[in-house]
Amino acid sequence: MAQDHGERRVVTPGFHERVYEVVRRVPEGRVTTYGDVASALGSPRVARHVGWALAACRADDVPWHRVINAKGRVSHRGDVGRGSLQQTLLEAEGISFDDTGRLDLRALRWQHDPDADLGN
DNA sequence: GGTTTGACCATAA
DNA sequence: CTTATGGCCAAAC
Repeated sequence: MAQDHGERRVVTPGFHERVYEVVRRVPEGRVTTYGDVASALGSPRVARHVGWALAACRADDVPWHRVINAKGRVSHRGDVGRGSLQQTLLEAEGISFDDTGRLDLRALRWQHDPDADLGN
């Protein structure tokens, strides 16, 4: 198909940095989902890229461990060591996990607030 | 520059 | 509850 006009494209190239920006704004003791981050970027369909971006993220300012899946569970595809580390980091922030490795998304789920950017 | 992949999500069975 | 399938689109090969 022909090239998009730009405004049609739901995600911008190099959207990695946007993912990092949103994740950086996740407060301590709070978590968010890949879909929420993707939605904050303008496209809930790109949830996969959010996780992929975090997988490639090596920045220490990005609390990637505060990003989980919509099931309230830590995601690990092929590397369970990461999930173990993630749970440890979250517990250090005061987040408790269930026996099934899940947490209370109902209370801990955080969304990107556009007003926060204006008022800082 | 086409193919594969990937830390997902929603739906169905 | 779990497992399976389709879809979505950018980055890596």
